[in-house]
Amino acid sequence: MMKTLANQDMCNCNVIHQDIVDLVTGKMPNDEVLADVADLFKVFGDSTRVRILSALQESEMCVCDIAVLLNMTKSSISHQLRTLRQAKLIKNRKVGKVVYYSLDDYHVGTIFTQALAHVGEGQG
Amino acid sequence: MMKTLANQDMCNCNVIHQDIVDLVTGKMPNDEVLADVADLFKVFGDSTRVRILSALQESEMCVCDIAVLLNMTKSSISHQLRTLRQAKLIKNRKVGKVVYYSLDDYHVGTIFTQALAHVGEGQG
DNA sequence: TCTATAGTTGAATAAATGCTCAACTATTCA
DNA sequence: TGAATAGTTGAGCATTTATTCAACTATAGA
Repeated sequence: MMKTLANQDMCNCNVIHQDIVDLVTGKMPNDEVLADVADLFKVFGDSTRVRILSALQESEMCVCDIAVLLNMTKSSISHQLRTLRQAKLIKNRKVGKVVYYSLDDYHVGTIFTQALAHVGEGQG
Repeated sequence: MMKTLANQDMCNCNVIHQDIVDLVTGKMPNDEVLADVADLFKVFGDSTRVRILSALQESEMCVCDIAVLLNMTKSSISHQLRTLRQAKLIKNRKVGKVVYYSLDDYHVGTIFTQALAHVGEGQG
């Protein structure tokens, strides 16, 4: 309708397959959901955070352990842990001065496994 | 050993649980693989690319269709399609002037499903 | 051959982001 | 009470990156 016409102006081209555009428009999740999905992947899209998640898949760890393991400063690790916590991918518990972090989502493992499979395919 | 001591200097703290650090070090995939994983997620970590992938899950589409669907310019869509193609997530075929894009990896669906599940959890 | 359209590409700009540094809190131990 | 250590936090800097713009290629049709 009007919206589609506006889109055609925007993309500077004629609609090649209006039927397909309409079909897909009806089936796609709404933009807000897809933006949330992108934000989630953004959290996974950093090698430091990926290494942290990979480590926590093996064992609960404190900030200092992670910093030693990844050979990085406590500060940078703490910043990234905050990002992961806000994304609800990890949780923490405090014992004295020590804060222990662990995974907080059962989807993480699955997503990780699929990603490794995709990456691994390029080597076969 | 030496490396661990260096790490301790780096992180400016004592190793709290050396046994756990050693255990996790032995079990984690190497950094190169994890960097590849992060790079893959980086591709997923943009709302425009997520919307393109979501659309292609429903149907093969040409550049113009996608541009109309997402209300964006052909140029920006083409740039993002290039990124997705380089990540081997989509493929294309050319018919006359028209280039059709479609998914090129069966992991995409699974990764997507898990991500939607994670995002959806926050609403329940 | 000439025109129109689908799509690609490179440079430039603006926004997002990861690490560093310094200062801070909280808890333990003497 | 005071020192030491685990961890957090905000500002600043440097890098990355998504979109725009203009120019370009390739194909179809007259």
